[in-house]
Amino acid sequence: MVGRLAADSIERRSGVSLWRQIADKILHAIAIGDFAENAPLPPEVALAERYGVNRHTVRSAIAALVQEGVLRAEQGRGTFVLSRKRLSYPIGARTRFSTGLQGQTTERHIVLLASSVEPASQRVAEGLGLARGAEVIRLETRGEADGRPVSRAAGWFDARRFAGIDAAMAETGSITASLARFGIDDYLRQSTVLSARHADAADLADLDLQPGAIVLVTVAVNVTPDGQPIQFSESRFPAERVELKLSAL
Amino acid sequence: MVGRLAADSIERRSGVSLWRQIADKILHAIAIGDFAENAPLPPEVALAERYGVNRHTVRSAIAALVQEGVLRAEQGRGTFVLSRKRLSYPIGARTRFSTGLQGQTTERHIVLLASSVEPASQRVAEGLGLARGAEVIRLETRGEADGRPVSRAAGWFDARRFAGIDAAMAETGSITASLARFGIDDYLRQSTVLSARHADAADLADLDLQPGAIVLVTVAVNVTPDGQPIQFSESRFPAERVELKLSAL
DNA sequence: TAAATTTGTCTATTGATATAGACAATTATA
DNA sequence: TATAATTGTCTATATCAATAGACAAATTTA
Repeated sequence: MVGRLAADSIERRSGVSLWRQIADKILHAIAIGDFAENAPLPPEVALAERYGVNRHTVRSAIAALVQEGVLRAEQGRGTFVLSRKRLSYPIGARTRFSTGLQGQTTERHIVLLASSVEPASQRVAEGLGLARGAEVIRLETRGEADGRPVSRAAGWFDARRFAGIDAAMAETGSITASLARFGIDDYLRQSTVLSARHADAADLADLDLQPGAIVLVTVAVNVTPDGQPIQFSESRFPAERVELKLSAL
Repeated sequence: MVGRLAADSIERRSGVSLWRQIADKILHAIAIGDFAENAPLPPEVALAERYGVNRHTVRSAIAALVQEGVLRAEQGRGTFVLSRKRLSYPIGARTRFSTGLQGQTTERHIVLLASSVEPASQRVAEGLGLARGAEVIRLETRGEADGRPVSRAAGWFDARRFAGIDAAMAETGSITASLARFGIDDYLRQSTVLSARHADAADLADLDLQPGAIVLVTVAVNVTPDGQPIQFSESRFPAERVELKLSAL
């Protein structure tokens, strides 16, 4: 065998501090089950040796995760994993927020943060099959499950066809229910483009993240069963709390 | 309209240095067409004001992107955008490396970096429907397009059924061609789970990334048309060079 | 109870990060 | 050919990040 396996290695002088990198590693270790929930983490000295850094650096990483609510440190006893598992958000032909998280969460809902009417940008117009500058309604929403933010989305709709969808959304708290009021009883995911980046200040505030966090970004178009585009959306998911499970589209 | 749009804001004391955050912002701005290709970036003083940092901090960000091959700085003239567009890697029922990037690239191939026979870990065994500890062949590969690394993957195969696939892979440079030698003339993507994280040291080396970069991670299972699992894989894509386009699975 | 284990706090030192200002070098423009 | 605009280099300073060591405080274990 040639080659080497990805070691528990870190990068110095990277623009990302060591404590942040180690916090990421601990999160990852929890996510893949390396560190069990409600169990103690290895002691700080062991972690320091494992990652090849000073104990104080490990302490900075742990402090950040305690701040995030992932760990709890108890003097004399140890540091314990609190974190719930990463949610698995299904993306498929019929991608729906609420139904997708059933079974993994006891409660979930969408909050309408803001809405506005605006001229369609180039990409929105293309996605919806409208002329550039045509009036569209934008809904800014946040998805929450068991009290934690799990998504932050902007959705655009043809303003002529869906006038009043903002009010419907505020009332029902559901895209699916709101569309039903306009005679849309079914819709399909036509396309999804996926990328990732660092969370910006808006993401940090909206998703209750710590600086340095990563967000998954999806840009999607939903259509009626006969192919008419009805919704263009861009969603952000906190990578530390959500993974995307791609099923049959 | 309530709410605010994502501003050009940055986070201090975040564990991610300002120059890295600004480099990310510039990359993003290029990706969404804010800064056109082959056109000059705004001058350093303008960027510094725009992002609310010192000119030298902007210079650090630009230096990193010059190092990455995204920008070219010319004294007295300006700093220019070189970057090729982000590749759009399709993921669907028949996900194939080479065909997926046709049209976007002139050349692409897979390099076999290493191979080994090993006992199946828990997740590999589950994915392939084998007993834990059963012998599997692991292929470590890198996908390259137009001379740039675009993916880094580990694939696992049942060692009994696919003995010699490592040699076939080394010879053909294609998973599809290698599987064909074992009578597999078609295979389908059964499941894909997607996440994102910071690149670790191995990713940086393998994908020629700068520290602080983000990688998209997919964990997938391929099956024969009648549902037999044949390949379990974990792939990493550099988020700054690749986006994933989900098509009909 | 005593010893061992583990987290918490403090001081000190070094290097990386970020700001600030001045000026040189190169190129485009009036 | 000046002048302006822009990137490149240098010095200096303050703060953050990381290492190092010592010891306190709390808890568990022998």
